[in-house]
Amino acid sequence: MGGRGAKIEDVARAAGVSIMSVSRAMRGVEGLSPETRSRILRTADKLDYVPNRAAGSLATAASNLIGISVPTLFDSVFAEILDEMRGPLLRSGYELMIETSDYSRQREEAWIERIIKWSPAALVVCGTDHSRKSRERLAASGIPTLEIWDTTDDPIDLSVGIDHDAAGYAMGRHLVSLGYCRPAYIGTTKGRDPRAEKRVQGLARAFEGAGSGLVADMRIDGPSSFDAGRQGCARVLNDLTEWPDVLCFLTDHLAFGGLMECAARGLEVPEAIGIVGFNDLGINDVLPQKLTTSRTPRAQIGETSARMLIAAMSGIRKARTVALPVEIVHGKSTRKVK
Amino acid sequence: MGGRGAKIEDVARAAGVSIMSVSRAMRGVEGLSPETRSRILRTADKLDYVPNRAAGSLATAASNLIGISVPTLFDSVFAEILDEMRGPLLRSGYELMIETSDYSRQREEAWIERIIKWSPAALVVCGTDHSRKSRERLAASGIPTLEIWDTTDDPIDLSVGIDHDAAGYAMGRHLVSLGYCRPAYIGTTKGRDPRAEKRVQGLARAFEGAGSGLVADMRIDGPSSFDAGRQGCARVLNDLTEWPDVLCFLTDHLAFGGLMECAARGLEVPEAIGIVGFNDLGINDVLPQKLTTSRTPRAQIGETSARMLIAAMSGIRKARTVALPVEIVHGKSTRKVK
DNA sequence: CTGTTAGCGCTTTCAC
DNA sequence: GTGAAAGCGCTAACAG
Repeated sequence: MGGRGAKIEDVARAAGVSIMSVSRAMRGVEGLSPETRSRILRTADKLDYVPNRAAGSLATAASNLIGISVPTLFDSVFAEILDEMRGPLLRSGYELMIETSDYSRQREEAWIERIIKWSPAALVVCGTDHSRKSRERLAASGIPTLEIWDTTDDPIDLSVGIDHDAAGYAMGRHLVSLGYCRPAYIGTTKGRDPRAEKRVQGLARAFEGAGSGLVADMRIDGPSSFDAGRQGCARVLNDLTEWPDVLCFLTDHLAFGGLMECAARGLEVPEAIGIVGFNDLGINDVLPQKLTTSRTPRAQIGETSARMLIAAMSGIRKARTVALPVEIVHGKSTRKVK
Repeated sequence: MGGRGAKIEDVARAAGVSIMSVSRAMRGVEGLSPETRSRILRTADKLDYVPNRAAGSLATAASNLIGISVPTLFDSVFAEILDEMRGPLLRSGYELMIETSDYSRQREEAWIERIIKWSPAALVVCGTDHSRKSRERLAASGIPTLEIWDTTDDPIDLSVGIDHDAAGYAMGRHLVSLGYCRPAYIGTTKGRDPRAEKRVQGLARAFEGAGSGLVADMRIDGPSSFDAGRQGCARVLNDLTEWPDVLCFLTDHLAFGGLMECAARGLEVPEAIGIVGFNDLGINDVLPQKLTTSRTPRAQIGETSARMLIAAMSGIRKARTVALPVEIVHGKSTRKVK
């Protein structure tokens, strides 16, 4: 009980050395005979000595904390990216502090204010759309900062992600080439997710280039979910004035919800209507009729992020921006029309 | 640039007060005239003063950090619990440090060793199965500790969760009452998830009480996924010696994978075979044929956890253990047989 | 290889 | 209501 615990001084006394030797032994730095080191380590263990990181951090004016802000943990995309980053970062001795901003610039900004007080070794934020103050703070902090998931020519510091506009455009072109010309988009609250908006823009542009355009842009408020897709689909299909020939969803999960709605209405996919998702999530592995979607490189983003961060924290900087490719998955939920 | 930034002394000088007044102003504690306070706050803002948390933490021998260890972020169950806890905890001024243990007792133990160095305000771990050393460390630390998701009569400190054995048993009894007698279980690596094992035990016990038992216990290594369910289902169905009448899956997502496998084989559900999931996840909202499953109170666990933690950190302790109810969802993936 | 001397930037007393 | 002194527990820098 108590937590008061032994401090470095107690270990030093018990081991009959100076506190500096204990400090060196605990950190595993060199400049200590093997015997002294192991003796110190043994007494430290016996005393249940736990070094105080706050004291260490204060003395070095640095910490091993890496702050990471993602919009949500519900979207498995971020869980996958985080999972991929974690291993290398932990192995390099860093600790992760994960925050969810719920797609709020304001919450992200507040988090930056808070986390900076811990003198983190690096910061990771999602996307390239931040409040002005956030950008300023990050740029002025001198802390290596990585923007993930989206990509930009003008990162705050470092960036790794995909070009969402291009991904949307590529899918649009693909659909145009299949003969589709009356696409509808189904997603969440307008403006909530800047990356999603870029994809919609790219998608719309591709169709406009072919003389058509979005016949519907349906937003269902609330978090991204299977049910949002079903509801959005229902609303679009209830509107008989502009019957679409293909439904493009925010993610595969919404797309699956839409697929279920179509099935419930006896609408055959892809014969009567096409369905398109995004991300190529795990559910697509088990569907008898694979969704047409865009495969995003989550693992690669995570892995590259970790590598760049570790390098940056050791003062090495190579590429500032890395844009990874998105691949179109030709599923069975769309077909050649006309 | 630089991060060196202003320190409390600079603000004090600029505002023409002592550093103590600045300290008081920044923390919002009383004992300061309104004018002085606002003047200090203004100059702090002008100087972009960011209090150093490590220094504060060192001086007070405490921090506002709450360490949380969950097995994985892929399972939306944990994402939901975390999401529910986050709000109240942040509002009370705490910061969350989330760790994933990947279901490893050893990783959990290593994390406890690391996190304790930050003098966290509280610690949250998943389940009640920990290494001996972990339990000792947590009990001896004097830090409020909460075990979530599982439940026990003998918590390290506090606990909030569900009785997994009872949940498994209840589902087993329900299936027995429907007339099922040849259940198969499909999950991940044996022993990986202690909670899942408890559920399987409860399930098996219920059938044994009715004179039957599990005809198969199929484990697919690797993370919980849609595809693991599909594969597990395929393997069970390929084994013609012990044809089950109902398939019980680790989670709804595996169950959905199984459902797809059955569909691919022309096996009608629930006519030819029953399917049972766990958790009542979002996908169940959109399936035309809702899965029979157990609804787990994730939101309630998160909410209760936050409440108990906040109370415990202010020295208030009421119930040590809270066990929440699990509700059986009577879906269309099972039926009355015989 | 080991120890000594100064802090790191803040908060806790305890005066005034 | 405000301030001065004395650390919190550790590490950088230097000496030996």
